[in-house]
Amino acid sequence: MHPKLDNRIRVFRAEHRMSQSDLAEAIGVSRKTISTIEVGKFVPSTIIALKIADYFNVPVEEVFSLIKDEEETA
Amino acid sequence: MHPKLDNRIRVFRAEHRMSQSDLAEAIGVSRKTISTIEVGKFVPSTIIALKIADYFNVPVEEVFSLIKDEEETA
DNA sequence: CCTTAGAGTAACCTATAGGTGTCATTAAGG
DNA sequence: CCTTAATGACACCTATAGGTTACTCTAAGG
Repeated sequence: MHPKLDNRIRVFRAEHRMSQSDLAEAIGVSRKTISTIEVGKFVPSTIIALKIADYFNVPVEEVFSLIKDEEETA
Repeated sequence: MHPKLDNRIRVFRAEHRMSQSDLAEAIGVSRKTISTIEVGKFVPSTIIALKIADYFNVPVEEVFSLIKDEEETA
């Protein structure tokens, strides 16, 4: 029903040379939250999306993007 | 703990002259979801935030923004 | 070899997102 | 006046976000 959600968190982490724990601490969530979001296990709340994007100083759209159905099955 | 979330959905709806039902239908959620998000009753998922922003052709940050603690208590 | 850091995952739990339906209120129109 | 559209709000329900703790595995270093 809902499209899937792609994320580039690990890329931004790599650029900033920080671990999942570092980012988790920086934005005030658990490491598990960062890990499971990265792996795509669940869709984060808008607050977390804004915090992550804000932390990396990029728009939300650069971190998270909707995967259209065609792309999903591609 | 988490900052609050501000939204300008009703402003964008006004500009596009559409009702909550119209928007709900357009992005594939219930009217109640739009209504409760607008009123600030809960924080939507990143997927819904992206869909709404995408629908109005603006970045997520123009529709949703974090309310910092100082602003909250102001 | 051992230790440590980084990451994935699993079980478990609680809070809440988001669906349903229904009702009350308001504004606009016949 | 009655009807209809738009919105807010309620009860109720299910799925899942996101927390904790702990285990596993890998890579890097001593």
